[in-house]
Amino acid sequence: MTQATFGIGDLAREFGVTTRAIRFYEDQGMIAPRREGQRRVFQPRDRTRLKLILRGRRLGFSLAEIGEIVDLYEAPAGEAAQLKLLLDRIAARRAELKAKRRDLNASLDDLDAAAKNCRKRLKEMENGRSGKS
DNA sequence: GTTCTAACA
DNA sequence: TGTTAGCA
Repeated sequence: MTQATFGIGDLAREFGVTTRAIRFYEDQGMIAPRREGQRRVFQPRDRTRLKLILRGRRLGFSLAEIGEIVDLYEAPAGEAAQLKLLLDRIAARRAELKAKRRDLNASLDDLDAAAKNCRKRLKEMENGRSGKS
């Protein structure tokens, strides 16, 4: 069975990060594990947040940005006004990510073009020519 | 052995 | 963030 709680070492091993990094994220207010005396006790939800944090890191977001984004996933406060505000923020974030995706696709295309150019020159060299005139 | 805080590279 | 020190 999937355990109900985790120690900092468990999560560090599972996600391949140092315990130091996890404590750092806590200092930054991105996760708030329960305490048992001084020991940190992580609930499944903390584990999920950590997973989101690491994904954000892979996407190149600053820790501050990741903190804002992760908060968007958390349960809303309940007030209609707050829910609407949250929707606005989510929409804004989605727009940013889509823009980022477009840039990624453009970069991918550029790299593809560069690779094709390399192959072309390579073929020319193999044919005994010097490439460009 | 493991986790904790704090401070320094 | 990594590392290290001194505790519990």
